[in-house]
Amino acid sequence: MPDSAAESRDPRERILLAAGREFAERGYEAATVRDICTAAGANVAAVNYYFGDKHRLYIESVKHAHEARLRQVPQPEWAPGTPAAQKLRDFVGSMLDRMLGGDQPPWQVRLMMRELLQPTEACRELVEDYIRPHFGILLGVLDELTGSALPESEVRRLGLSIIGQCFLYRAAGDVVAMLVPGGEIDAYHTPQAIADHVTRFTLAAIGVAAPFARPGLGTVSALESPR
Amino acid sequence: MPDSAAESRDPRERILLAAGREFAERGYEAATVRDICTAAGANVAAVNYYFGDKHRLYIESVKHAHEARLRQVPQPEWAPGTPAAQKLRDFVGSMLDRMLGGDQPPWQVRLMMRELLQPTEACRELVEDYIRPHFGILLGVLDELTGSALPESEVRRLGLSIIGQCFLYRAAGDVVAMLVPGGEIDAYHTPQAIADHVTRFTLAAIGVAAPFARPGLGTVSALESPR
DNA sequence: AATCGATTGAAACGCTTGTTTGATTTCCTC
DNA sequence: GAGGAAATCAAACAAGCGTTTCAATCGATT
Repeated sequence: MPDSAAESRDPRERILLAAGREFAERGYEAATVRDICTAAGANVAAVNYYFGDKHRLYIESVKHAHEARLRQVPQPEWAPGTPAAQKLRDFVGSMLDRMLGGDQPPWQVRLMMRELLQPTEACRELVEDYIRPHFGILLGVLDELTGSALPESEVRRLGLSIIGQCFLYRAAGDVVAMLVPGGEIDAYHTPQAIADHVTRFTLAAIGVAAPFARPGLGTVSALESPR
Repeated sequence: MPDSAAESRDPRERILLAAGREFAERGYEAATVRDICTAAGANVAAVNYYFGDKHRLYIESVKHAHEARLRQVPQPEWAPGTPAAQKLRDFVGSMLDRMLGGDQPPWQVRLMMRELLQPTEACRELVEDYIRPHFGILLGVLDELTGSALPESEVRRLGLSIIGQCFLYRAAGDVVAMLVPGGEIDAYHTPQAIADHVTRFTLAAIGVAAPFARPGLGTVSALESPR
């Protein structure tokens, strides 16, 4: 058990940890206060004693997971002069590592993913404290990469394109695994390999790296870029 | 009520419909047999009479939604000679329309999305009958677009990049709306606008359309495409 | 050692859940 | 129109849920 060593002597902390894992695995409705308390080695009454009710326990456990995650995965920082393309690769790599990394994705990510997919009250806080700053960094890199030639709205769409590519593997990873032949999933769909692909794809779209295929099909003018 | 006109006189059908909506909205655990039956105008016992238990009702309702969706959104077909770039735009557009389209996304899509994000038994069937064929069409278009110059594994990754970009708006739409300034979400993030962006982004990455920004920053060689 | 608030514990509460029952109604067949 | 299977209904069931209760225990302070 990866986290059990860090299991605090403080019962409040223990419950928070067990709750996070349980909520992440089963979802809010299916997770039961009794199971959480059993896993935490606490009495059922402890939840109401420390948190009031199940709902507030949920909110707290999301915040707790989020803070723990922020602590162990600091935002990327670069030495001045680092090429923007390198920054992009680093950013995508660390995002994918955070999402898919390690042996299996930690329960904190699962829990946060649930919030993103079906937001509750805890979501806004999550976005403001965790998502938006990261997104801001990405936008900065993209702005640098495009030589500040694009309007902000366009840069944002580029950013969402990048995040979307990574997000798919995390949110719908099981389906992706079904769509890709068995052997390939290990060889071509590691966090590293995906990061390489997403980076290359994006740099090519921006025009900083070579495109995937050379034109010359005669279809170039068939669809002008909108506007 | 959009579907109420199609509400069959057959109670089995009515329950299936109400169940789909309820499961889509609340999820399996939170949806209750009583609510479903009330919405369907049926007695609680009807569920067990027609389906045995809640779990089998769920399976059936997923299949039912999936079949209904297949019926109303046929796979795209193109006249011979249609430019591949146009096909890509059509494909992306129809996928986004299916995901986000209409006034609000239909409950069938929500239900299927739940299956994708946290697969149950119904998922494999869903992938084989619904997702994989569509994915195959996309791969065909991409293969055509790249002049069959890329290995299949590479084409698949391109396909996943495209789907990921669209998927984000559907699965994490609420978060996207938080990250984008209020006015912009209506102007730049309609299904049409997103389709245009994703298509342009992809075509640029492949090298069939102009990149988003001209190079010349001196960072081109900073990160060669992997391998 | 006594005191008192903070914490824990076993048990029960009230409610909702999925499911079953058995009587009643409906609808078709002969 | 009588007979009988199919379908519907109100009511109840047992089990599980979140929550509460209140007595027992702990731990620091006096």
